[in-house]
Amino acid sequence: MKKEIAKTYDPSEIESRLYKYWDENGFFKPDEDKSKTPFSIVIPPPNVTGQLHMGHALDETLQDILVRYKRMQGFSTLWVPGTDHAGIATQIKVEENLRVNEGLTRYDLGREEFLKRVWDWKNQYGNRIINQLKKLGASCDWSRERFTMDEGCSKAVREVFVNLYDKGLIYRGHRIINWCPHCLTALSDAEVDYKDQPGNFWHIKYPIKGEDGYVEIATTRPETMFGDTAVAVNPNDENTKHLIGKTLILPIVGRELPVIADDYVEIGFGTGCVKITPAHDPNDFLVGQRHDLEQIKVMNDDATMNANAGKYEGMDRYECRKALVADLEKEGYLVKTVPHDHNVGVCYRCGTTVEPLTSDQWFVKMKPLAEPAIEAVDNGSIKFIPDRFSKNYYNWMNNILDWCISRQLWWGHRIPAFYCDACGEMTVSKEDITVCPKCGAPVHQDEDVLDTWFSSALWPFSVMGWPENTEDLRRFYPTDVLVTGYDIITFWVSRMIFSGLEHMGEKPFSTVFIHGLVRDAQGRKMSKSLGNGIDPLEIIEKFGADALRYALATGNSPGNDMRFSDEKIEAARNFNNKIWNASRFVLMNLDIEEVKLPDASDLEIEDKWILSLYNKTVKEVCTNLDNFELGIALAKLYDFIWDIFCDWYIELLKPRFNDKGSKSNLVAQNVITYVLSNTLKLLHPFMPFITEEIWQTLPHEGESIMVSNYPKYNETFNFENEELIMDRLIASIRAIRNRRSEMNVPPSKKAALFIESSYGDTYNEKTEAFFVKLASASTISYVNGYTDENAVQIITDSAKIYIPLGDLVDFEKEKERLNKEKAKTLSEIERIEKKLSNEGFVAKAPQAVIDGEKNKLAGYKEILNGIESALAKLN
RNA sequence: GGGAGCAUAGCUCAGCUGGGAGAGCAUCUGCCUUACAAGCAGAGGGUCAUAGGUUCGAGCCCUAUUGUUCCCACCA
Repeated sequence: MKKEIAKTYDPSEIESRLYKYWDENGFFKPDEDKSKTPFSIVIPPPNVTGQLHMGHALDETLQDILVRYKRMQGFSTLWVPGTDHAGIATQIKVEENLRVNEGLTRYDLGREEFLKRVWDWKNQYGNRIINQLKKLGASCDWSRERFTMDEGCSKAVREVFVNLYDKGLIYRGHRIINWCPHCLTALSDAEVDYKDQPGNFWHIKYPIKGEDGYVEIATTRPETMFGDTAVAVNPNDENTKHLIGKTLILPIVGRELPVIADDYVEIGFGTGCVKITPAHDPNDFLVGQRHDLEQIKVMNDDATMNANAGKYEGMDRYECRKALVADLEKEGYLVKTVPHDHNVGVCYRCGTTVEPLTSDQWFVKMKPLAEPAIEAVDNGSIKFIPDRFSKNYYNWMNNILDWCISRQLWWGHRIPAFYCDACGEMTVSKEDITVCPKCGAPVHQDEDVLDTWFSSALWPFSVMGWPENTEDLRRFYPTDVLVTGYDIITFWVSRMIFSGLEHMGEKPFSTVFIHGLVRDAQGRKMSKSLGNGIDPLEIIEKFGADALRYALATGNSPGNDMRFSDEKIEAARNFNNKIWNASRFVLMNLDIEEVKLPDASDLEIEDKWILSLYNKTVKEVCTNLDNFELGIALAKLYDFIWDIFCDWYIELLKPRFNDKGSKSNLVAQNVITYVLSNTLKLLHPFMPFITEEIWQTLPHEGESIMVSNYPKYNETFNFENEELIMDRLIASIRAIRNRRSEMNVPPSKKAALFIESSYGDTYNEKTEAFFVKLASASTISYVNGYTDENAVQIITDSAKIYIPLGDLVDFEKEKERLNKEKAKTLSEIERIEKKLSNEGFVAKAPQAVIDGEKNKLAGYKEILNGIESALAKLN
């Protein structure tokens, strides 16, 4: 019974139907068979309120390719999906929403009510991105979906916090931090963007106590002078070292400042004297620590001046700057104002200039955690692909500073520290407590929440149920591969590594597979402000998920950015169409119910040839996939399917398909179906939907291609001799087509072929059909010498072929062409002979290379002979 | 300032451990050949950024230079 598939490929109907089928049959879940080797991946959790963008699409596509490949190879495969609560990003979104729709701030609602709103928002939009992942075909185990703020993950966070605290690796410290006066939150270094802004150096006189002179100080931020507690000079600076130990008077304020010596001051930059404001500058803070200086805060959290600024109290920092500079000038302290562009830190969310402030914050002591994390990469236990990213990793880990983990946000894991006002005791606890364990008085919990990365750092084991000792944890931890972009190696990858090593005693993953960014057609980053983002969902709707996946995976090499363009997606769509139509053709010619690969003795030459090439493809694709060369693997499949299978094998089989009922026809049916359905398997990890749809229509065993066995290299499919013969035939067919095309002979004009060749295994009755079908031959004769002057002469390395096209031939042109070919051949011969007569080459090159050159030489000599005798005939 | 990447056909990019330069798109020519015109058959097009070096042999390895992109740190 003949099966048919629709004439046009309709991805949307097929994709939703198949995804449902896979899901309902539990194919996404790991095989329960305990004898199978586990393979696991955890998803880099996208922001819970986010929308799928091209970066996700690429990330998930690469993961799905690996997961589907391993699953088909017989691993018990688990891909854990989930989402991240994304502290700042989500909170800002909800606040924005609140402001626009209700004109309220989070303070108007209060903490509890506000958090309720965030959870509402999360519940409303959290599934959006998950559903979008499904549209891509992601084969995650949805029954294991996690969220960084769900109960289990929260438990893991608390466990880790308390453990680290007990080990002395978490501490509370008075530190300088980046503060956003708009968001009213501390920002991690990574959350600060730097922007060039025009500004000034204000040169200010600081009078020397007891002397007439003054010291000139240049500053870009005069308003911080109320917090000055010293002036520093470099002890090796001849121009300024005499000042060390003297006392200066702070203008306007009148406070006394010591002149101290510190290497931090760069000789030759500015005036050589630096005012030190420990409470408002990170470097000054460090200088202050070295010299035990007082910290004087001069601003409030919203960047207005506080009481330490005297009469400027209450002014905004910039207002104050203006007024202060005016006053300094009036009183003669201002020497000059020099324009100076400088880089200022701005909040990555709202763009407000950040204010370095001292504040009570929680920190993770990084040095002891970094050491084993460096070691794990050093000794190869964790591998980066491509390897160069380990350099980035080392660079960061070796220069690591303590990690500020507290955030002045409401949305996130609240810090499990409880304070007792009565006795002053602080308790860090895994469980919520209401009374002080020491004095029994009521306690209140720390207001701050943890940095989002604190919970993401635990992701590889928190999703598997840690701190419980679960079966998943025992079976699937450590995971095998982590797939992510290079942009979060430091924030996330490195933190997962030290967290896994510290809390699990084992690395979180063996391989970190890094990909680049997806850029637009002009190579720009896709961004909202540019409006150049391409929506993967629109692409899926228009071209199908398989086309999107193909476009993202092909030509993509690890760690490198890629451009996404209309041309690329169109090429992908065309490839889909090609596969679809080739399969349609096969189905049209199929009347077998099941596939049985015929005995080798029944196979015809082209059958052996296609099996041989298919087999090579299997080997290469597997090797590429094992080495994470996904783009290369896909390109090889593309070439095999389009150039070999469609353009040659299908065409070669057409005569046999017309010969209904013959044995040859039956063999052809079996071979082509075997090759097609196995090629679909090879392709399935990349393009899951179209391959499943076709595979289901072809004779097959099993419920789904996604749980079928991935093809394996098979020695018995190596037919080297048939490959050689087919190479010769293809070369000859191409040479004929080429010549006919040059002479503008249309395919409809059939012509007799006279073949002179010593390769009886190549040119014989069997292969005549190829020339008839593919080289517009009418009849084929085998000759030993040919004298018709009206023939075009075609020389290949296996035959001389004569085509009597007398009325169409310009013999002068023919001669010219043959002479050109002769010259080319001669130069090739010369080149190879020179190489072979090079003693160094013969002595040192591998034998295989030398043999290869010799074979080529023989081929060229054969061609040369042919050309010469052809020329002789023309003369 | 520290670190890394990239520079190959008109465009976008592959090129795995060094062994006669590839793909897609674009261009040109000829084909509605009964799977596919989203297709078929053919063609043109490259001193592999520059200069040295290692090697029998370099797109690939080493050094320098130029251009370009990114990451980290920071500019009192």
